[in-house]
Amino acid sequence: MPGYHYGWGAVTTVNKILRLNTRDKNTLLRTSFLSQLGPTAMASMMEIANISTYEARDVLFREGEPSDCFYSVLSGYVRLYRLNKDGREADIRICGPGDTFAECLLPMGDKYLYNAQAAENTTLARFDLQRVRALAEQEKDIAKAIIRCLSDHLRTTMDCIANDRLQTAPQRVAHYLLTHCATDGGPASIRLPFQKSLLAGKLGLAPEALSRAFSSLRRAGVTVRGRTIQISDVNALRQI
Amino acid sequence: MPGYHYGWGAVTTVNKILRLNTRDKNTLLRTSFLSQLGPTAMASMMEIANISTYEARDVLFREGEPSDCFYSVLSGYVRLYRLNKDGREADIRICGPGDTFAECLLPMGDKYLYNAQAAENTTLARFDLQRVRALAEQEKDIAKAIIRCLSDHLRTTMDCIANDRLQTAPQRVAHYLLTHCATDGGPASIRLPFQKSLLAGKLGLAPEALSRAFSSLRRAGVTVRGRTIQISDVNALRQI
DNA sequence: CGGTAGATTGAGCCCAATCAATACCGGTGG
DNA sequence: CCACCGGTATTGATTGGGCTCAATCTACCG
Repeated sequence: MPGYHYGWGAVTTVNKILRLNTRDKNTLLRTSFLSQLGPTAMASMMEIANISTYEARDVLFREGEPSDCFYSVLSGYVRLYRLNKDGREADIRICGPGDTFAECLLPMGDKYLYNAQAAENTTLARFDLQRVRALAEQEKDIAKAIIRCLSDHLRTTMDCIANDRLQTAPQRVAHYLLTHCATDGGPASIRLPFQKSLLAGKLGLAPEALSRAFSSLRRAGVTVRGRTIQISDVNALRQI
Repeated sequence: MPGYHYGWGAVTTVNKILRLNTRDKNTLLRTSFLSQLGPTAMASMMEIANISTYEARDVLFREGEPSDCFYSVLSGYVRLYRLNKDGREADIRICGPGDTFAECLLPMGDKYLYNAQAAENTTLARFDLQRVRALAEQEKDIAKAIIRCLSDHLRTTMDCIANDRLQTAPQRVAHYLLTHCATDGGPASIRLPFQKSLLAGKLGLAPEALSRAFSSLRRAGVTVRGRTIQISDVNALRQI
């Protein structure tokens, strides 16, 4: 019954439109991945995007599970982490709006490599790996966006290793603050986009260590009240 | 003097042929990057490959220097590392035969992101970034190889973060041994391909810490004599 | 047989993890 | 508006892992 199928197609299209609202769409095209695409490639990706929402602490997938999608964050934050055999967990990456994750499964790989959990209420775009692989074969744009995305990602991950191995807790925090404040001199103010415990994990610290790092930065002119952080002198902070 | 220039060109061509000998060529096509290419793409890459050799401790490039090439290791080992402002250095990656590095500059970037130093006598293939960018535009194969290479690289780098954050020194060493011995049970023997100090850096440890880790693994049936390591029971080692 | 670089061992220290207790904040419902 | 509650953050005390420095030991090479 072709008419039936046609109707079905129409219904799913309607669903998609309902779920992929204008707001989501706008966020999506500012994503690190999609923002690089030309109009036709962009349309193809929009076409196969699947929006889904998660509540805080929802687990998206676990390490070792069969993988079918990669993701872009539209709003909220996602924690990527691994467990050791004692059950202790360590964050590998924190993904916020615009970030893409699990895209390293694109060339190959049928299992997720880490656990992923929503750190708060979160909306994501999901892209079927198979279909994107197929698109990348046709659209040079998409292959290029993948390259760009992987490369950016690799850089930040190598930076992370270097920071872990070279810097103390206060230095890591100072570095985070410096890379997240607009001004490049004088006083500045930052509002953390997420809980401190999440920042701690991102920096490879226990929450207590982050607290102590903040309080040790007080002498460098850093004042913390809730999620807002005042820096009296950005240049002074660079000396840490 | 055109004749003079021509003569010069001829000399460098001869040099190239001399330097890209059959042995190098064979190693090159087993490289993680080139091994994935079809015959025409392979030929193009061979065409622009530039072989160069370095002695132990030679610095290939420094962080922040203008970048023109990425590299594949044919023989020997290269240390990629960063410095903190006190001059202390931390390894980000150790590259051995078949490994490719600085390839994350391909989509974009005109400065090297870390220091690179030959850890021993080393021969490398160098590829001009501009020319490979151009090739990637034409040959889909090359774009795919880049994607694959970046993806592999990203995986191992994320693994590295997880290991750094989750595992103690003896666990890291045990993990290294387990991933580098062929057998999956019973006794095994490994020969380190490089100095212990290099392994220490690779695992994010000071050389002394590696020593202590080895000696703490004695009770797990690990015997170290020079570069050869005996493991009495691989399964026992997994319990660490 | 020295010489030299690498590897090991010991002692002391420092940073950050852990555990436990308290303080704080942001919501919710009276 | 206030009181209360649960989750978050801070602070203190302690532990432990790994770094540093220094001394010794080993292996390799001329």
